[in-house]
Amino acid sequence: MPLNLILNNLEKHIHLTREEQETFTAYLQPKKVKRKQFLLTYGEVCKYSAFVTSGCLRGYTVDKSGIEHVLSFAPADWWIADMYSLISQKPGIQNIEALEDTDVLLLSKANQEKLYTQIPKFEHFFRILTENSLVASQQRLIDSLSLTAEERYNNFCKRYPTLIDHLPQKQIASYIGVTPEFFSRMKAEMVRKR
Amino acid sequence: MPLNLILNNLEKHIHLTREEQETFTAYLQPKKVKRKQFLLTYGEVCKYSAFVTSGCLRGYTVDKSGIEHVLSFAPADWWIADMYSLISQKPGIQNIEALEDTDVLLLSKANQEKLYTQIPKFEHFFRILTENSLVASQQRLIDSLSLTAEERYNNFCKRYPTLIDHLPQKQIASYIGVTPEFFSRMKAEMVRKR
DNA sequence: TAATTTTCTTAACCTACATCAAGTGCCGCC
DNA sequence: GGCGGCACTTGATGTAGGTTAAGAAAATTA
Repeated sequence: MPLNLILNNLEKHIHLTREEQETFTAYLQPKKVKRKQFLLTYGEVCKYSAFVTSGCLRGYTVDKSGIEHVLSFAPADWWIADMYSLISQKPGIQNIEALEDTDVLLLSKANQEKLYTQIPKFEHFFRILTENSLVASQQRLIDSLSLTAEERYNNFCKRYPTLIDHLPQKQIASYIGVTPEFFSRMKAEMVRKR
Repeated sequence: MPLNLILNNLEKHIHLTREEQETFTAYLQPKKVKRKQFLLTYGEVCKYSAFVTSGCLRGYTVDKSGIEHVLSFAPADWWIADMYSLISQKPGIQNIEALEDTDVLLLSKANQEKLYTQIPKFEHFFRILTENSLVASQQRLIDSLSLTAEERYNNFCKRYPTLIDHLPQKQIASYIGVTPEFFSRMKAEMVRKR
């Protein structure tokens, strides 16, 4: 299992000794999720934070009329979880599905909490990770309140340039908050305009 | 300055010794913000987290067509800041304004970071605070993607029952993401229906 | 209390995006 | 290598909520 990726990811915010690295990696649990399979489904209690080492996941909710809303994409080097469920340990509201064959490293909530007490640097790391997620989430809320679909799409292209090509466009439509039909029309319109 | 409120707020997640309480309170800076005055304005770098001891603040952004979008209300016992700016120390995107005469306790970013190293419990506290904000922000995003204005309004009533009465309704309209005109119509319609 | 500003309401009309429906192209699978 | 399904497109029509405008009511200020 490619531990370098996750250790480098930590290194962005905290520095660990050799020994601490070993404590940490011993807590991880590798797992493979095949395309179209689920790491977590609606109603299940989320027991793990997942770090993607290869492939790509998507987290989404399904509303009462059956429409899917993508909350996040997690390509390699990203963390993902149903935070609501992970924190409260109540049944979750997200499905986390593999868009392609994906490898993840799982860190259980219990182990994560052990890390907080054994190696306080982890509390620091996850505080920063959570802060960054909060800022991203707030920005997305602002965008959804104040931008048109087209502007949101342009933002998406800037922020996730690598995802654009190899993601089915209905997933992008769902992320920016429009139907696949409207998204298709919008793209055609954008080409026409230039 | 009413320190009890903020100490009780901390006590929800961490327990401090008498001495730690004193270290903490020494870092706080009380401030009064009169109705319609600003604690922070667009373009300014956010240097403080603010804890409201009485009154009420609102944080909002203004989009390019001049429309205000309320991101959060902060009545007594709430924390507020422009997280994007506080973290990055870049010019912020929020205005934070007093809806009525308000008392806050300011904790500077520098002092907050001192607390993280001097008393690690604070890192724990703010991690949890941030996690809860993240969940709330995600839920609001989901709501804005999948609920009608009427449903969002009902949610708002449930979540902030105390705010409803003494908040001008255009602020509520802005929070749930509709114009004051539509909000007014919607309310009339809701009365008609029952 | 009067004057002024701000908030709220109501009405006519408008637009971004959704829905429904039908057709085309393509990719994975037996 | 053919076929069943899924992704994408295009068109007609529907709708939630926006815009503009103008007056009524409420709250601040003088």
